[in-house]
Amino acid sequence: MLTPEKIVAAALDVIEVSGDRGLTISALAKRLGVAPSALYNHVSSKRDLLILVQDDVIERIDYGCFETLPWADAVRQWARSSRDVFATHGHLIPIYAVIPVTNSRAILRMYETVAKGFLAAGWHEGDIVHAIVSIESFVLGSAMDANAPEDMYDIGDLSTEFPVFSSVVAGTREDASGRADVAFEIGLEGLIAGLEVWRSRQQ
Amino acid sequence: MLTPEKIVAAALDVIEVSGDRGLTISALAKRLGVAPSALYNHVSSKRDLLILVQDDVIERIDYGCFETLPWADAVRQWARSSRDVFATHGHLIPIYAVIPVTNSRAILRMYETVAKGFLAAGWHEGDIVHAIVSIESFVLGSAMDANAPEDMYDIGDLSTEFPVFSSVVAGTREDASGRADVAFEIGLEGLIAGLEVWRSRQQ
DNA sequence: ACCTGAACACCGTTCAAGT
DNA sequence: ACCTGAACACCGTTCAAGT
Repeated sequence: MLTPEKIVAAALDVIEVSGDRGLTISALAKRLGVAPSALYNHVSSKRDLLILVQDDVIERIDYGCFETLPWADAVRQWARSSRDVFATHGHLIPIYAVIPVTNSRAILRMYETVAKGFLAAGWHEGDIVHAIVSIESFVLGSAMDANAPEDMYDIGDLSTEFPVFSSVVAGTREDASGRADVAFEIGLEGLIAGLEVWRSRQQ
Repeated sequence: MLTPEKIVAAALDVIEVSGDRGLTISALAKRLGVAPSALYNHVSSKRDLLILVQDDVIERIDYGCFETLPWADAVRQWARSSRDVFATHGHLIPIYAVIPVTNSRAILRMYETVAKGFLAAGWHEGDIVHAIVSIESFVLGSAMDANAPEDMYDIGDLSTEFPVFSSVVAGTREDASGRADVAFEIGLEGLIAGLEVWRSRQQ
């Protein structure tokens, strides 16, 4: 007998073996030893399936830090964790970005804790959603960037045609963690600092 | 006779009429009055087609501001323009985020100008790519958010279960431009200010 | 060189038929 | 209530055949 739990577990297996794009209804059915049409007794559409998967995946994000750490540290840890989770589940990004929160208790649990953290740090109620959304926008964009090839900005033959950018790319500071990680950390520190400045101006 | 220009123009027509998801090979072929297979004489894959479309769309982004405005103003204008363009062409986001820049002269032209602007503002060569990527990550994430429903954060029946977030949503400051725009502007100002602070610490 | 038309291997989804 | 098997309307893509 199929259950939501088994379906989600199998879906995650399929993703782990075949990647994001390998998660199809028939691949999932095969993994479960069942006909594709059988799935529609438990799930009304593929979008519905992805929401189930998402609910499971969201729970791997570390947001408990908002109950233990100061605001900036909590934001940093939450953002890093979110970005990691979405980088390994890029297919969920387009859904997560536009799904009404009512559809997912997992998301609401997260936001409940995050919102408390913002309030405890002295944020005005009216600004919190906007601040959260801006952080998440950066996180989701960065998660996509994390899947870009390491040499994404290598210019090849066209370096004489674009000398300035070419030289900037050649001189790009790197460290062991890789280009995307450096960009993420720089942007994250900037955003956190900037939000803190912005907040203090709001008083 | 089909030409790349005609194909791109027709693709943009199809998108305008049928939306992002309406751009299929057969829809495009029908619009051009040609068999679907004919397109493969001019384009090697759908991905290839989307790169052609992207090249056209990138040129609508305003990056000339880097030649006329101070750094912070130029970044602000460039980011706003980019976000608008990608919000109306969301299907290009997953490609743009991971495509090696060598594949697109339009992108390289943009980066050439942007890089010059950063250098003129005194940025170190080694930091520029990272700063650009962080801005673009925020822009792409925000472009996805711009397509979210306006009531994305309305909680409905579950407000007693998540009282804090519920109250935060209810108290969210809004103005005529809408939720996503406010979040974008707040994050953008934060990111710009934060990058400026971060840069001055690098000296 | 470029286009047609048929074919292929896939999608997600529906639905009558069985148990 | 749940599953099967056949069918449907779509994808992107290939390729022999025509001009």
